[in-house]
Amino acid sequence: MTRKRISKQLRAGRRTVSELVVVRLILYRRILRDLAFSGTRYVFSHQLAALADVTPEQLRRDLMNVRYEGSPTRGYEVVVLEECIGAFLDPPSTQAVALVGVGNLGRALFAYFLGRRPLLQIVAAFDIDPAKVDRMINGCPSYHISEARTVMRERGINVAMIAVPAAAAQSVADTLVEAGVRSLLNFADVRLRLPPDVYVEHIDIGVTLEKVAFFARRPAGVEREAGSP
Amino acid sequence: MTRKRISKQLRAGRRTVSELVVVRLILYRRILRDLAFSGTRYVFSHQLAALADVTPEQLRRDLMNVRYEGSPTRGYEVVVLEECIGAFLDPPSTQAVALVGVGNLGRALFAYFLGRRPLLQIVAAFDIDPAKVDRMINGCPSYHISEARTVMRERGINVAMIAVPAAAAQSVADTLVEAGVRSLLNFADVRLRLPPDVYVEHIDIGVTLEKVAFFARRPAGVEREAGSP
DNA sequence: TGCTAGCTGTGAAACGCATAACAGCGTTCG
DNA sequence: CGAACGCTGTTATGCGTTTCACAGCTAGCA
Ligand SMILES: NC(=O)c1ccc[n+]([C@@H]2O[C@H](COP(=O)([O-])OP(=O)(O)OC[C@H]3O[C@@H](n4cnc5c(N)ncnc54)[C@H](O)[C@@H]3O)[C@@H](O)[C@H]2O)c1
Ligand SMILES: NC(=O)c1ccc[n+]([C@@H]2O[C@H](COP(=O)([O-])OP(=O)(O)OC[C@H]3O[C@@H](n4cnc5c(N)ncnc54)[C@H](O)[C@@H]3O)[C@@H](O)[C@H]2O)c1
Repeated sequence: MTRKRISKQLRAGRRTVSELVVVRLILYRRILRDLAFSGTRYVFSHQLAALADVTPEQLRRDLMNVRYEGSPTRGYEVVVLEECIGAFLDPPSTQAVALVGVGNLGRALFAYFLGRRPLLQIVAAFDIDPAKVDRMINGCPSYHISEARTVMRERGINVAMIAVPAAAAQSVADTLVEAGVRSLLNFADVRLRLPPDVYVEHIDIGVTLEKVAFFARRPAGVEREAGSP
Repeated sequence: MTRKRISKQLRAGRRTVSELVVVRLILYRRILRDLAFSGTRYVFSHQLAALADVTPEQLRRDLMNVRYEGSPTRGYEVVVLEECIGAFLDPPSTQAVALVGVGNLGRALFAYFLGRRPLLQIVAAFDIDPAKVDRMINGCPSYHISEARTVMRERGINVAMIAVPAAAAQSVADTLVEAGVRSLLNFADVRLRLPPDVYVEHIDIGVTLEKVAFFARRPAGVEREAGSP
């Protein structure tokens, strides 16, 4: 097979991409950014794979989804590969995100996303506590949850993070779906029941810590590292 | 095959359990607790499965790892099943956890774990900032990171959460391993490189949000919900 | 200029996990 | 009192992902 071919997979565009592949691509891109920042020009699959903690084959296979090919002698050009992955992951411009629940976790999330990830910005916060609404939090307006529908539609927000107590999470999620949200990141320790066209991701820290604690007392054997994202 | 058999899998004890199974068992147990709290006595596999957002077959298969069998007519006795899962997941008594990095996220984690999960307690915090050490935080002593080795060994802590800036995470992890930690839960957005007998779990919130944002603009098709824990 | 070395891209096999399918059994209802 | 139903435990099947293996290519070097 000649080298100037374009595999069916590639031709198919991003047709069907596994969630796992998406997560790893995001991870690769972040590592590539770091590499570019530190002045690295080229990187081989085995180097990048080591940094991402995957096998080189896995990395190369993942990269088949991206419109870029490395050189057998130099490897991948860091900035070009980063851009190609970016083109694939495709934040069309900047994507607006809402945060519901400005408590301990919510404020920490604000601090975390402040500055980094310019393409993903928290542009609205919601809470039910009168003391926390109608003011600015880290340069972002905070509204009462009852305004969610209006604000979300006006600002075209279709991604939201939920950081409210478990008891309130389902109702908040319903409200957000009503407001037109496409996908959710839920930190509350309840499994949300939502229409199938809404994408939901749970980050369940309690469960994860229990898992970690469980494997702390294993008879020494399982040494897999699992990416939770 | 008679009903009073004990499958090889069961006989083998917890020999080989997939991480995925462990996570789901933890999830089932939490749901069972809620059910017990709300006064439910019996539950069928399809009900519990719906609450956990898995298929009934999956649930029953997972329960094969636990020494308990439900009745075809009543289903599973909630409290008994909860106990059996607990016996399997096996927090021998109470398990001590350390938290490194008392910043925004660290404090939120303190608030979160306070009270709940009595078998999993944060008994020591570490930081490098003099202003944050040598005092009590939520009833838990805070030490300078240089004391980690001593304190961890003295208190027999072998599980730790890392909530320090990415730049410091690897060095902190190395210190903790040196102090005898068995498994880690890392919140910093760097992939840690550690000896293979140390179990590491990454909660990478930035990557996860990017993933969620990515699937917010899908052509409507993928409606899978993936448990990140 | 021909050869070796080492990397990439990718078809094909292997593996693990989830889903489907089935046997046993207690209850219920004809 | 028997038979049909519905649920459990378990075995078998299928699918998606990872791993293996190799062909093609490019530079470097004799
Ligand atoms: N703090 C953590 O580190 C942590 C870790 C894992 C999971 N969580 C989960 O995240 C959630 C929030 O945790 P937290 O520590 O920030 O709690 P918190 O009590 O500090 O904050 C919750 C916030 O949600 C607001 N709220 C309550 N009901 C609401 C509603 N119906 N609509 C809008 N806002 C509402 C409250 O006013 C409050 O500001 C909880 O479900 C918790 O289980 C927290
Ligand atoms: N805040 C969030 O919601 C959030 C979300 C996802 C990930 N994270 C990650 O969690 C980590 C912490 O986030 P944060 O917002 O709490 O940051 P932060 O700056 O508020 O807190 C970091 C803490 O770590 C301490 N620290 C620094 N170097 C240390 C060392 N060598 N040993 C011990 N302690 C040290 C600092 O003194 C500070 O108290 C970061 O890596 C961040 O990327 C945070």
